[in-house]
Amino acid sequence: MTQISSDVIRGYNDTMILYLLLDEPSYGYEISKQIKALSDEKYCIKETTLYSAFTRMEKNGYITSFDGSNPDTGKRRTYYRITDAGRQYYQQKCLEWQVTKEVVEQFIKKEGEL
Amino acid sequence: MTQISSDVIRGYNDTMILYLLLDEPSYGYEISKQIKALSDEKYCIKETTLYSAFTRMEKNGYITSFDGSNPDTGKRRTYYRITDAGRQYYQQKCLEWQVTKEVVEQFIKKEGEL
DNA sequence: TATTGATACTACGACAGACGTAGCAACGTC
DNA sequence: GACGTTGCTACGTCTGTCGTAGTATCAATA
Repeated sequence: MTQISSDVIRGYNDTMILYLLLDEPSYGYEISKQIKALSDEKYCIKETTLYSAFTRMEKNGYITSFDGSNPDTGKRRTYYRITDAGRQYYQQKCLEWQVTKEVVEQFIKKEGEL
Repeated sequence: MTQISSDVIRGYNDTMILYLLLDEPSYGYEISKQIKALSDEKYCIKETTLYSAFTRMEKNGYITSFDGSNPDTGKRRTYYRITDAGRQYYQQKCLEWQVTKEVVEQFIKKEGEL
């Protein structure tokens, strides 16, 4: 199974995380699971990468955090919610992706051409 | 005009350069022109990025350099030629790109969906 | 009951690629 | 003779990724 090295995706980790926050707030562990599942196990974001993305995006105003810990059990959990600025950023990255894809493909040979 | 930020392309700069070396040796200035042209002006690789890529790829054995200076005028020019290892690496990156593209697109909404 | 595995996160430091700035040198042209 | 193009090097900074490690709760299992 081809595993994707993250340097390839660099620049789209934030986008992927925001995508998973579009409909409802979520938290680190779940997002990492969802990325793995949605990518068909081809991409597993590293914990440190994920949490540092949260920090960065919160600082940039793309997400806000709130406490979702269980007061009974004492289990910690930090949820993140996408902001309007985050939605805008996400949309912009989606448009950018279309351009990027076209550009990169100018330099890529398909299997038949190799 | 949407200009691509290079963090997006990070991980594919080497691939783009190798693509332009597939058929014949070339040198820095020409490659930078070709990238700009082939990308329809949407991506301009920075000089420092380009030349450090050359150094790195030569160290990795993906390209070799030879002197193409003009002995009459004294004008310097360093050509680079792709190696077999470089071709192999390029092919591998092409396959990887197909996977990467599919993965990223799981997290991207098209214009109609936004 | 002790250990392991899953859940949920933080801290710290290293590394690599991109890039800003600067400089050098030859040439053409205006 | 100043400017733009060609062609390249040196140096240092920044950012995102990631390795390593540590903390804490809970469920299952041996």
